[in-house]
Amino acid sequence: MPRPRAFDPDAVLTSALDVFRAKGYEAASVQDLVDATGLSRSSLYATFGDKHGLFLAVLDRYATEGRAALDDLCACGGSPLGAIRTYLERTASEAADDGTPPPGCLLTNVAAEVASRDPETARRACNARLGMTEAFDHLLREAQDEGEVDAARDSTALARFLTGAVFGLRGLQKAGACPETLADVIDTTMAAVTA
Amino acid sequence: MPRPRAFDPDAVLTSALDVFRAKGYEAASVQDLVDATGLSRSSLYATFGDKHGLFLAVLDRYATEGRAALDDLCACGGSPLGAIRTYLERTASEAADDGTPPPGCLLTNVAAEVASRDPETARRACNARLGMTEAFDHLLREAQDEGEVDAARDSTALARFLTGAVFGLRGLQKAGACPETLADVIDTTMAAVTA
DNA sequence: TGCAAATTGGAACGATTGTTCCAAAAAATT
DNA sequence: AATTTTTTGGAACAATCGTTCCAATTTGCA
Repeated sequence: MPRPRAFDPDAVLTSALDVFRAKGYEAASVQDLVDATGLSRSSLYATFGDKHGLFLAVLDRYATEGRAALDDLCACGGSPLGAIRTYLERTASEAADDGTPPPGCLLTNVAAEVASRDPETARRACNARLGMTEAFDHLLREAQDEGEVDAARDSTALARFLTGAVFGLRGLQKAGACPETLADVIDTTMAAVTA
Repeated sequence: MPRPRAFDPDAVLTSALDVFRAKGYEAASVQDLVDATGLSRSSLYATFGDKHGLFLAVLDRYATEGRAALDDLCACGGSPLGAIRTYLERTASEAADDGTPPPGCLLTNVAAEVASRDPETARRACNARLGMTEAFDHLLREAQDEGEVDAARDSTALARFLTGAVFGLRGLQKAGACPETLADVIDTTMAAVTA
């Protein structure tokens, strides 16, 4: 009976993600979002409530995709330690595509900007961090089973350490670190886990 | 001959720092800055040019103080490795004062928000990172001289690793990590350097 | 004490912010 | 084909944004 929407909600979230990643939350105006997504103000507000609602929707989808990517890496079947290194290298290599600095991780960028004021955002950032630590812990236990990591070590502590390393890589990227610097950090981090 | 200023520029920067740290750059309105610093719009614009100029002035003083604190730690005389641990613990303990989340590092917070658009900010963030790595490298060489760290290891790579660890701790804090998590990260990080 | 110079407070600026509202357009069902 | 329901485009909203300007005030020097 009703007239169907003329837009793909998923594509809208993707476009909005680009805007929020590139400009942050405050600096991203509704006009920017309208231009990027292609849909009108009316549809945007009718679908997501307001700017904050759209932002949370974008954040949720980003977190879901990020967690899925991590789980895929877990289920890849190869060496658990190799999967971890691959994830770190993938995190670091977001910069190398061209000269321009990478947009970075939405959760990291925005956690620093709005999480202190917005409990909803803070909760999502916290969950994303816990999910990452959980995934690392899973991989580390597998690595211990296969003898890649000393079974006597605390996998939880190591998982937290690796989660911190991911945040560290992102922070270094934002501060203009060169690929060699990131490679040094990854090598030292992996050596710390392997040893 | 001229009428002297009725305010202390240094105190103004301190007040403005609190605002920028708590709200970020975009969300900090000039009205917020006027309220916090106590001086009028006229004086603010006459002294710093505009909001961006005030921000850069705040950023410069923050970077200078941060570097000085790091150098003090270098010159403290005790164990170099102990100084590094102290610095990491000090970074992590900013949260534990009360229940409220800490304002965090201005350079980290703001690098993610405005550095991608503002070359001036990006340059300052990059310099702060390099300065920190330099200080760590200095401490690590001392540690190698005193036998605390294996002399065969690359001090530059380790210094980059430690700088990443600092960013990691700040990122974890922003994402709501508990003190135990931060302690695990610090312990693992120090073990990685010592080994 | 009076002149000069600079700071100060506060009103006012246009532009842009996020949001709301309404009429026109379009599709599915009867 | 008519009706109903929903989306859509775009005008309009008040509020706030960063910034500018001017008049009044306050100081130091002659």
